[in-house]
Amino acid sequence: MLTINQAARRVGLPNKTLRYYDDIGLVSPAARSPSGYRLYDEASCRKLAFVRRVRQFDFGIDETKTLLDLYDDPQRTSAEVRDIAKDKLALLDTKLAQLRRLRQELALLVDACAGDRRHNCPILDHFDAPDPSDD
Amino acid sequence: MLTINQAARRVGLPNKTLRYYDDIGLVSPAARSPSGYRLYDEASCRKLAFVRRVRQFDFGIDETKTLLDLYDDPQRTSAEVRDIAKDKLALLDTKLAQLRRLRQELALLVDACAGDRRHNCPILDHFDAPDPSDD
DNA sequence: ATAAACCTTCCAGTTACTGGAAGGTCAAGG
DNA sequence: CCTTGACCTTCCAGTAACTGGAAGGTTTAT
Repeated sequence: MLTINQAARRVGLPNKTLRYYDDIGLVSPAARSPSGYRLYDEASCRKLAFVRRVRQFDFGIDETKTLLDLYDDPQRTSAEVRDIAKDKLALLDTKLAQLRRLRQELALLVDACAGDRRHNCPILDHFDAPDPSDD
Repeated sequence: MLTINQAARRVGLPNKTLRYYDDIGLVSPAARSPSGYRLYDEASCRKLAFVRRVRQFDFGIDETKTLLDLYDDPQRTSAEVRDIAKDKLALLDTKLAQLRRLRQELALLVDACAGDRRHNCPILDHFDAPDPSDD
């Protein structure tokens, strides 16, 4: 059985995060010591690692909870999991497209800007101009 | 002089956001009516629109404030603005690269998953496996 | 015995708003 | 003049997912 800091080091998360996950009922320690210390076993550590990896994929806590429940449930079908993953994929694509547009525009502005001691600045001019995408 | 809702409609931001910007001292109305209504003039509306456009570029409020100060300052040089924009661009590139990797991995998982009534699921298996990117 | 290094809980703060309650103001209609 | 409805005000709480810190108990080592 590992104490909170040992478990935290093991799974690569801050101990504060482990307490938080316990608080919200996402992953709780396997037991408590007589003095109230959180004690994590193999299974709870594996769940923590699972959560960490899911979170790295930008799933929210709610989605992570769903995934964790499915992970715990030997009766779940692969379709249930795949649907969640597909939704997330679509969302990621939207976000990526937005960011790409943003990057593109900003890069153009940086290129257009002399970046010297002059007071004229195309970047600020751009932000000041009326937004063509407005209705 | 426009009341808060008129100004909000004009610049395309919720009125709550205008109050918030006033509260944090980002953009304040030009005046208050005798009864305390916020009144926005041309200049304050232009600032709001400027802020909106900067925010669309994913600049934080603090960065927006800096940009707004530069926008207000006729003595600022284009180099000051460009440096901020370049930093942001680098940050955007990092974020984009991360998201791209994420999307790629998730897409592979979705492809690998049958998505049928079977209990075996490569997505969950992947999240359960030890993280190769760990130290 | 005591100091260092743990652990606990609880409260506040972060970002950039958003929602809602309680109440004041203003223009139009009866 | 009164009311109705659409505004406006302030203030408080909540969001997501933690993070930081204070006050205090526990364990381990010297």
